[in-house]
Amino acid sequence: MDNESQLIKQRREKYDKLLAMGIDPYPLRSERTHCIMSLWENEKDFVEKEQEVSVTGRINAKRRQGKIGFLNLQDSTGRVQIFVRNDTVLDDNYELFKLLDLGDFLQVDGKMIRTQTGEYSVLASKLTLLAKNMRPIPTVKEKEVDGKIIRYDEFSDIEIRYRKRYLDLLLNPEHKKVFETRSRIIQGMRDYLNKRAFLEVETPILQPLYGGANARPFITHHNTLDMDLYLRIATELYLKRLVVGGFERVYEIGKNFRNEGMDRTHNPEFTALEVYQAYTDLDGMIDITEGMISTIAQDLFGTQKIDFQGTEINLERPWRKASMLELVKEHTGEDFSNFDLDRLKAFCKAKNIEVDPHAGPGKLIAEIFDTFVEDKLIQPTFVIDYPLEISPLAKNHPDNPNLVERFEVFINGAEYGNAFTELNNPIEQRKRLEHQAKMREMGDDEANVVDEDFLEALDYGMPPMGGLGIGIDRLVMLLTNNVSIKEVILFPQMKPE
RNA sequence: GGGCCUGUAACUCAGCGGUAGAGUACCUGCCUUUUAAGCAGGGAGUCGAUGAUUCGAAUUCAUCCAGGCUCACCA
Repeated sequence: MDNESQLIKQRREKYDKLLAMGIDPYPLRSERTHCIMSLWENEKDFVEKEQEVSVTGRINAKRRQGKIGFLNLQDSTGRVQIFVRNDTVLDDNYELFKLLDLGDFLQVDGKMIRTQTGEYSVLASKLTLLAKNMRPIPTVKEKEVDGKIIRYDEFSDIEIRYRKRYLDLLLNPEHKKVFETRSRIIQGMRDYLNKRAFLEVETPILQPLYGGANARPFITHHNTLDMDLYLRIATELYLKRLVVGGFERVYEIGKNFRNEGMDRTHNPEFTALEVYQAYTDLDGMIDITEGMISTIAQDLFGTQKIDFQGTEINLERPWRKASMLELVKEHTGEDFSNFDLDRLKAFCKAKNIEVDPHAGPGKLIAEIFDTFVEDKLIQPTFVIDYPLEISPLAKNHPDNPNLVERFEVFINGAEYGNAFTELNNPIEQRKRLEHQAKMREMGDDEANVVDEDFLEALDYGMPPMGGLGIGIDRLVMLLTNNVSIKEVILFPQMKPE
């Protein structure tokens, strides 16, 4: 018998013993009068008034000492010590106490007292087992020194932390906090948009065609319809249909799926916010991006200057705006504003930038930007005036036929958002998508496909508008100071065991 | 996909050619104010997997599996 099954067998024997004692290890109900945090709001008062309290939680430490014993009881709000004496608990409760394991859920009725060493504790008069632990939880012991928690035998194996996230959350409370922050960030987005009359909507994840981004999709199959469907790579084209339909301000927060590589900034499914607002343009999207993110930071931290891996990031508005060509010039000394393909090719070759032989000047400029500029943009920067060639859904720049009204926003060298003044001319849109299809035929398997249904919707008329996408996982990484996307996704994709 | 590193008890780790170890957790005993409780005793492992070398492999070598970092690819 291996060690694990031995430990489990021991729990099983305790379970049988409990049954023999007439104790239900998994009773129907529990009762509590106080969450543990509320005991600490005025612990002296509880002691003076000898108030009866009833608390519930999980046992995470047990110290027996002859005919007395101590437990640490933890609920989601805090931790309190339970003091058990064989002469103050009811009947067979001390026998129950002896059978309790770390990980058991327990209800404790009693009064708050102060022990000889000065610790406020609940002196138990009655113990009620709420749920028996049948598989030992890994051991982690903690000691507080000068307000700092020193942890012994920390549960730190990264793989097991991701695969058995419940143990990670249980044993590493600071990781639990990351997901609480994540929830508050998403709530902050909803609050910000709802206050501005945006409507939250849901569009299909299963789509007969995919679009709205350059990416390879996941394919699945519907049996009854006997057809392949794609998991969406973006919500863009459906949200635009809704603006055609008269919803002037819509947003969606949801998962996108991209069948591409995985690394510390890419998970195959990731959460994005997309926002569409009629009768505004790129400037409106800049306003939302800056306003929303700086507001969220302020609400979370009380400041807009945050630390990310030792670098101070200042999220105070306004953020820098600079055109892609300007930035390329700033970081390479080269001016490519004439879109001279031969010069671009020569430059890429000289700098060892690998390029697709079909790439036009716009794509090359973007490649050069990625290589020389992107990771230098530490403080929030809106990079504007993108090449039309790589922006099939954005409206033409008024002054330059090679450019469109688009920005991507960069912080700490990574992209956090992407926005356009949205292309609403159906003739132009068809031309762009057909060009994409041509690129596809030439081997670009990330190029867009022609979505006739979307083009038909545009024919009916779509108002001028701005649209914005923000990668939520990466924003959470930024605001929780994490460098791996797996730390901010509860159940990140893992290879099978 | 390339490079580097890691995989030993439930957890954290040591051992790096000669009988598988420690602390915690678990079990037994003692202990009526402990808090990483303590003391004494005990049980617990296919040393990631498969091959090879060797009298002998957790240890050396090869391959594979899983993970991390990093580069490439990718938004």
